[in-house]
Amino acid sequence: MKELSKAYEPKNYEDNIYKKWEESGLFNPDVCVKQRFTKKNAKPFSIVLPPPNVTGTLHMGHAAMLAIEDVMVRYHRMKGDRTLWVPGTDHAAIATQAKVEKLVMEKEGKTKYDLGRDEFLKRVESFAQESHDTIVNQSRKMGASLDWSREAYTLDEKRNLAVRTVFKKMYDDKLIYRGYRVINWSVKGQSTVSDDELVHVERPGKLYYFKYSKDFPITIATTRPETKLGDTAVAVNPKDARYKKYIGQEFVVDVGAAAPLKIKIIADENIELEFGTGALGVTPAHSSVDFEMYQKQKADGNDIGLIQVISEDGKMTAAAGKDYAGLTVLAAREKFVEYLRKNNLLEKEEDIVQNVGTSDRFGDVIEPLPKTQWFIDVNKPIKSRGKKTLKQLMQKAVGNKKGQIEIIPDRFNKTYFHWIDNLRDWCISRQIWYGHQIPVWYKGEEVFVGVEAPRGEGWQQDPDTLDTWFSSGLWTFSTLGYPDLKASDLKNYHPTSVMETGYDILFFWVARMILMTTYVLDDIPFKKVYLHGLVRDEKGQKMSKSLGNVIDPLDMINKYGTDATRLSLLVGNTPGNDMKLSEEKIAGFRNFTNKLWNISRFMLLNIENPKIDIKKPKAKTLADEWILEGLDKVIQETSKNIEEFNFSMVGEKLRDFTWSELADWYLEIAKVEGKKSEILNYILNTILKLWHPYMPFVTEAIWQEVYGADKTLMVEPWMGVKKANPTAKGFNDIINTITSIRSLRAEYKIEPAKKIGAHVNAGKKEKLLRNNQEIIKSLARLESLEFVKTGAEVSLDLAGAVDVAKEKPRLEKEIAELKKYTAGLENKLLNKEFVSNAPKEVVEKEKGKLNEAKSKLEKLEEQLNNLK
RNA sequence: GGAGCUGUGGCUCAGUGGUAGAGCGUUCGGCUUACAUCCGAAAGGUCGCGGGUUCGAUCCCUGCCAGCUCCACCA
Repeated sequence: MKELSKAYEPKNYEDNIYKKWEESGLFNPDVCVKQRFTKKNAKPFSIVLPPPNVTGTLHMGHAAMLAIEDVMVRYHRMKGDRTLWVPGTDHAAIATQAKVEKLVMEKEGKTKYDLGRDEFLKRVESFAQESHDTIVNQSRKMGASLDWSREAYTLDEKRNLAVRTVFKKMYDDKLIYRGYRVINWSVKGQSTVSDDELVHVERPGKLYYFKYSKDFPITIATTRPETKLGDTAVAVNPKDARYKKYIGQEFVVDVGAAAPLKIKIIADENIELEFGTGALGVTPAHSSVDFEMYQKQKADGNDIGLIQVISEDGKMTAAAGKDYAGLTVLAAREKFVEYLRKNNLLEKEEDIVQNVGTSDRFGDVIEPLPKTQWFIDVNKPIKSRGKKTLKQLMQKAVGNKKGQIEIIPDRFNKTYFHWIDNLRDWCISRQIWYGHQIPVWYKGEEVFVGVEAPRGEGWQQDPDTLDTWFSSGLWTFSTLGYPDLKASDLKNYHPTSVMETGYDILFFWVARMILMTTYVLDDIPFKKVYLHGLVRDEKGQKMSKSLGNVIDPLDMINKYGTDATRLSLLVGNTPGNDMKLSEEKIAGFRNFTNKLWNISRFMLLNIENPKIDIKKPKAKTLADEWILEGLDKVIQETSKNIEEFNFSMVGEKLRDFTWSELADWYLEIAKVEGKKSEILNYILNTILKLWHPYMPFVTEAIWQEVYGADKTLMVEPWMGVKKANPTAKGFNDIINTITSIRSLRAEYKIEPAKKIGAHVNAGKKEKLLRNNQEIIKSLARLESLEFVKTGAEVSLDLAGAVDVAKEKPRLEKEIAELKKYTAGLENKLLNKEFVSNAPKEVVEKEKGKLNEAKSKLEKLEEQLNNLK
């Protein structure tokens, strides 16, 4: 066997190990079955990776996602489950196109129109390909055990077929419709944007109070005077005494628009009496609220009309009048306000803070305007789904009943349901070029919707593309073989076990997957949703290029290794809460990685002939018993906590066991007790397995150094543990004793081999006493103290060197405090209410505490007597 | 305007209905032949503030203060 180097060098191992894993094919569950690492009829465990956008590189958030999912996947694979983790990337329509547009402009000074659709798409595709390659390589660097043979792309052929199939199905069910509506328009992006992609930004604004004309009876208030050129009504609350009398009347006013405006006074209950003047100028073309009023009126047989005064290029239309046509919105606003002022129509200007909707991707202010678009109707009863609407399907899918999706942490249930309650029809068409082109063809008045293009000449496909979340919504099943409903992956792995993703895309994505899956497959897409927090910098700020606070996972991997980087993202945070990450934290875990390496190195020096298959050996000493019990406990806890998504807890407990118990105590004792080959071999194998899901590289590196490069830890079976009664309790007494010796020695600056007083109550059992003596003897030697045995009591009697003057008050103080404490406990146990009301275990625990305190008190009093 | 989260030692965060834990940092002492990416010891907290429930609350309820986040068609 090769001797391990002094320090673990991740770079010497990681890439090779990953390559070996990948070549072994064992990321693929079919191969695991074929090679008999997994039973054919094993329980499935599946995760579909949230596909990163092909807009660049992976950031720490992705790294966290990969680490968390890889932990689950590796754990379940070792446990023997038929484990599948499907990788993929997302074409991220708008985001990718916007990025490439920017790049093309920077590099060539050209717009997408200069290049034309085909040429521009070629640029996007090559950019996407490059991003994809980077992302895939980074995922490998993270050690992610993804089944690359099943890799998918949201815009590849198979996914495109899934998209067309679902579109057609929804169209046939009349869930998808084409409608003329006020939509969110991004002038910069020249496309619609969905409600969810709108980001509301607070801005200082002005509220203008004015009248359309001198003899118009009602003053209205607006933040957007320029749109008033397209007003067709004034809405007031029907309960408003001030305006009641005008309801139903029509006024004709000339404000300089192309034609005089016919303003009808209408009633609407949503108008607030308190805001502004309590009257709202209705602009059906440029406000979705106003548009809804317009539709409502129209349904009631009262067409108030709609005038579009702003066009898609963000400029005023001819309908706005010759003074305004062609002006930008802002210029028109100034001009119109000036007009009002001149004609004494402007009554008041008020500074207010207003919320402006901006486009997340393009960054500009969203212009609501009317346009014919494709929508998904979320309120239409679906025959094949028991007349439930999409909204209802989404509501029914989540909860804590069997067959429902459990969201972790559960507080996001509330967020989810609230979102559904406020959900409106989803605008799915985009005027961008990169994406799934809508499978609709036109020929004159004819419309054809189909999975494949229609036969015959003269058909023109709809130029629009689909919202990127449409294809993402199909992700859990489009990656598993859909639309082939008999596909084995779909049967074997759907619904997936867990969806692990950031809480920031709960609406965008998780909800859409639930919508699509419940509708298309009449099933849930995943059994559980685990939401992780965002990775922030050490100050809690979002990491961003402009702030310059981005920690690049690759840099950290280069500097500290993958395992350390993974641990830093797994330990020290809880689900759904953001985590702050600093380089120091990663460096800390690098130290631990090295510690594990050295622990293994030491153990190997004491293992005669390392074996993979080694059963739990019998304990020969109390120390052995203690560490084996500790190991059993940590095995249990690790399994339980991974299954319950307490990833941080697992790391902490394992680290504590490995470092504080195994390395600091057991291995030290092993040095003096010696002859522990079998036990050490067993412990080594076990902790390497336990750590493998968290630190796949260093554990695999050690494993292969020890057992040969043809072996792999990755598919070694996970351990089960039978519950056992702890018998090595006495060992903790010993630890405490030694600790107090060390402490006293430090306090009194006693050199090794000098005398110092400390006692240990060895307990009552003979066997325990014998064992304790052995260990204490050993540890006394370790501590360079003189070991003295007196009757049934074991003591390390080195009293001579103790400074009585100093020690006496210390002991007295400690005794006094302890007496107070025991008195308190005794009182508590005498309290009938406590004894009868508190759970039995709690009472027992308190009794235990009391006994412990009493014996400690005895010891201290004895020490005090010895001093005297 | 609604909803949610957070507030625990200097920092980052775990945690529990029964007189508080870790890592880092700090101080002191050690190159003890697995590891100085280490070892030993120590200091350091009225668990944001007030009220309630309870035999008992840092943990449950309620109000307040502070920070953060999401949602929303106040024109």
